[in-house]
Amino acid sequence: MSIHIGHPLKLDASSLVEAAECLRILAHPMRLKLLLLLEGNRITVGELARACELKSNVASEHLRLMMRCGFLSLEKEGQKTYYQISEPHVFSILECMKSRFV
Amino acid sequence: MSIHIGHPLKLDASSLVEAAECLRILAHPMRLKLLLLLEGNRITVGELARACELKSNVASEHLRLMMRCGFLSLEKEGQKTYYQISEPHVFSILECMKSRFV
DNA sequence: CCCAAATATCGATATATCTCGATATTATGT
DNA sequence: ACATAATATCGAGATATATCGATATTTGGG
Repeated sequence: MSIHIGHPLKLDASSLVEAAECLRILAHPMRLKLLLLLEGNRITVGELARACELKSNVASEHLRLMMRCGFLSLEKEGQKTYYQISEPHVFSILECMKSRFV
Repeated sequence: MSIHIGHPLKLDASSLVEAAECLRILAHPMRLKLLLLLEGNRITVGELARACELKSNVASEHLRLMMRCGFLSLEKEGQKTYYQISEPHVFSILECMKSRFV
């Protein structure tokens, strides 16, 4: 759920490129699913892989991509790696998507 | 500017695919720029192409993609085609991007 | 130390997307 | 009808992304 305020702000060329890269990372059904699972939770690679019926290496790669653009952060505990959403704007975008597609 | 409300809603598999397709359309620097120009305005292909330093066929293709997923609508007037944003959620996403990247 | 579990990385193939010139379509003016 | 302007579409080559198996890496237990 979002509110349009209507700033006349412009993004410069390099910000546009960066914004597009972030959107491209989001633009994958499985990554969206992972983010929805992570919404408010802190989950291991294995649990995410099981929930999404993915091999763990595939899940791991998706998570790594989302780490690289700052959407996620991780905490290692023993052999396990817990991922969580670290970028508040991700929540906003997920809300946009949910209000548009449900 | 967006507000996270925290619905526990889930998107089903086909909605995830559709959402990802929409995000993929947005995930291009030039298309983002076009949308920012169109925010609140109704602009011809030629004007958009000039503003973005694009050949008009390239601008036209970007606009067609954004038409196909329902972000834009057009109105033909003589030889000219005016485009405008027709999907309110586009505004929300643009606000997310601006608050994240400015 | 050795093995097994959990995660991460690599490499090759397949698939999709971008770009750009060429061509087509549509509308206007003469 | 013809020429021109404004858009739109097509097709091919270049680039980027996805997928998946194989292989590393890291950690804990015995």
